[in-house]
Amino acid sequence: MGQAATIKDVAQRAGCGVATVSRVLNGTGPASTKMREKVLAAVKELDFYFSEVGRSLQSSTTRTIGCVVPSIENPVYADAVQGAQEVCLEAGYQMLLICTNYNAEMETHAIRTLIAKQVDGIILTVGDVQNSEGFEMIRARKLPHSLLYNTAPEGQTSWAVDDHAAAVKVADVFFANNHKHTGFFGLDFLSSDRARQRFEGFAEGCAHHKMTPPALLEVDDDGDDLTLQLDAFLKRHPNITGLFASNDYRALAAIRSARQLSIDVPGDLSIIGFDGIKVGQMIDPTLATIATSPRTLGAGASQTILSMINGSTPPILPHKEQTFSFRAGGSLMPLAAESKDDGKVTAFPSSTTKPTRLL
Amino acid sequence: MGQAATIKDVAQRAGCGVATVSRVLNGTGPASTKMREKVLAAVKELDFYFSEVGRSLQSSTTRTIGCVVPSIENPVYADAVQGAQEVCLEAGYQMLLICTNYNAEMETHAIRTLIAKQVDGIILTVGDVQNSEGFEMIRARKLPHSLLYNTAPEGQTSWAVDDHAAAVKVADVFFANNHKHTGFFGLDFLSSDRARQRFEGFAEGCAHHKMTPPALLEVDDDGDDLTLQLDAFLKRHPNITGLFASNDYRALAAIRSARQLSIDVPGDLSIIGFDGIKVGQMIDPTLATIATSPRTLGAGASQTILSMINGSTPPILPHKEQTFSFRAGGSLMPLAAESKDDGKVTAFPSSTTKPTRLL
DNA sequence: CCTCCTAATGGAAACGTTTCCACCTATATC
DNA sequence: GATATAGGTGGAAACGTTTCCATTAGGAGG
Repeated sequence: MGQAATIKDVAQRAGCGVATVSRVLNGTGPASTKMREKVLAAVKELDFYFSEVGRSLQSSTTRTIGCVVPSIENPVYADAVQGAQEVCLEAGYQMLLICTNYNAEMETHAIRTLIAKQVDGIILTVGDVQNSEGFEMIRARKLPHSLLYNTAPEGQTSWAVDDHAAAVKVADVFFANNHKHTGFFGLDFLSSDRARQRFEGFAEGCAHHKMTPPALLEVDDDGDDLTLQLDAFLKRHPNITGLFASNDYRALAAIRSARQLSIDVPGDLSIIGFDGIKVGQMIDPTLATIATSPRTLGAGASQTILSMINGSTPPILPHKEQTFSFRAGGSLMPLAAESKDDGKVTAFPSSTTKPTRLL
Repeated sequence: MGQAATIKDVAQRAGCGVATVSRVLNGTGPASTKMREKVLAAVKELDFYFSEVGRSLQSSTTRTIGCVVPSIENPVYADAVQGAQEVCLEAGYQMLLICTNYNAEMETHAIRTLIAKQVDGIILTVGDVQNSEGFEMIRARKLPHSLLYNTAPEGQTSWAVDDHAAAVKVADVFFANNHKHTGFFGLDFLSSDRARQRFEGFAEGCAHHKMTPPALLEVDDDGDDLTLQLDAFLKRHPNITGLFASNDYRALAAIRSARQLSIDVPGDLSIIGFDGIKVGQMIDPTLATIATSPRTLGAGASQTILSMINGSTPPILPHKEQTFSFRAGGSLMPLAAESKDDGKVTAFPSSTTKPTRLL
């Protein structure tokens, strides 16, 4: 049982030509009952499977799609990848996964590799779409592709959360709850256009409501010294009452650090996260956040690619405002109104903003 | 720019035979400086890449390894996959990922697919090793493989946490903290040999310390009615003071439900989880748990496979006790000793049980 | 000038499929 | 009984590589 059996072995054993075997097994073209049986028997005996490699060479199609994401340790991408993978599998495609660790060089290398592997399409999240060598290569080759979590340049299809609009929404929420002085807590600003857009949207939203521009707390590490940095930050900006974290993990870390500093969340400081990861609702206080649906985005990206491949009609992209929804939580508390006093500020029940359907 | 350039196109453009192109580009065999330059120029002009498909057919090797896990929505598997993927990439291999959603049929189908795709090796987590059609197929074909998170049958290599020993350890810890009446909180017992082993180990450990056998709280869903079930469970077993959850998510869910029932954790009920996910340390109280290192396991599995493929020496499997370590946390509180009163029961600083090195 | 050796090169087979085309054999039709 | 027709069938080319082998050219040594 050294090497796997090939179609030739089957043909020999069944006493026919390879063409007949192919026809029988693929159900293409005619075959007598006798031959069919003999072939099937030979297949059984030899435990034969078609080699996809040979097939791919002949059909110049690999039934494989590539997926490039920063890291699946981040549950947002993990969920998206899983969603994408399921759709692929359903359609008989397999997924080649490469994680780039938020590294631009890796991105390029990954995409190069996938092109060499002749994948039929690529789903990708890059650090900066406007400036991505790999993405350019894909476009130049006209390879079916869909961006994931990157807002697309003109004419490109992309399955992404509208970070900008979502961040504006966060500003709206802070405003509606009478928070006037806020901060934005991010990490690694330059390498991700997403973080940038979240900050910009937030700043814009604050400006629109004539709130003070958000103070920026930028750290290089989520680790323990965050507590010190947060402390210094809050001392520098003593009137901050609301903090927008660039993702839920960061929000959780902020809550932990606040606790260590004996700062009450949400009593002294309200916190809003981004992503809507599962654990956000399991902790106390529950995390107010921008809820997104990574699975849906991933699945959508797959469907887009599959439709590009087989020429069917592509799925409709969700409206930008449908890619996220604000989810209330215990980490956000309304502040007593200073001057004006409308009823808005009291409670923020989760039923008010029910999750938007994505598809 | 219809089809991608092939080696023939390059040869034609460079005015030489395909063999020369191959030699130049692969650095195998001699070539004159003149030819080398011409070939390189042609490659640049045509933007040529080797087709891995053609290569695979010729070399009967795909430089691809398959990975089959239940779900990467579970961060334990996500981390393991990522670790495995990194090692593969480093070695110039790519990873084909299939998630089976804890479904035995999917497992078989996934493995069949990977075999047809001619992967050079497979990393896999199955529901039940003793009874896995897919795993049998792999063994029959003598395909390089490594189990991940499944304890291996005789002679098989496997990168897994020793669930049984870890569960015994949990019993030890409960005992050392004077908890005599405990429960085990699991889900979907039958489909996973891992959950089973955790329960058995725990029961065994309890028996060894002459504690009451653990009561079993089995639910079919992590959702909201967990609270009701937990309530009923604790009413049925009023003297339970310690609960061992089959994984950290479950532990978190239990804490949340306890809070809803006004049961103080750890004052009224101590909880220990399993896995050591990141958020366990970000919440309050921090989660006492069995800490594992999924990344390391995944990376190890990859290394094992790579060594099988190229015949180098395989990495040493960690000792069973090195695959996990108990991590203390605020969700576990020592109980006042009833009869005997040794000093053991007071605090349980995390430094006492320092994480074991895995590699 | 002839021979020998080495370096450079190209042709062709092989890898495992699919598919086109040609062939053969019955059976039906005249 | 000859001819058309259809259903079965096998041979061979093609897909893009690598590599063995044969060939050529060119220089060194006699």
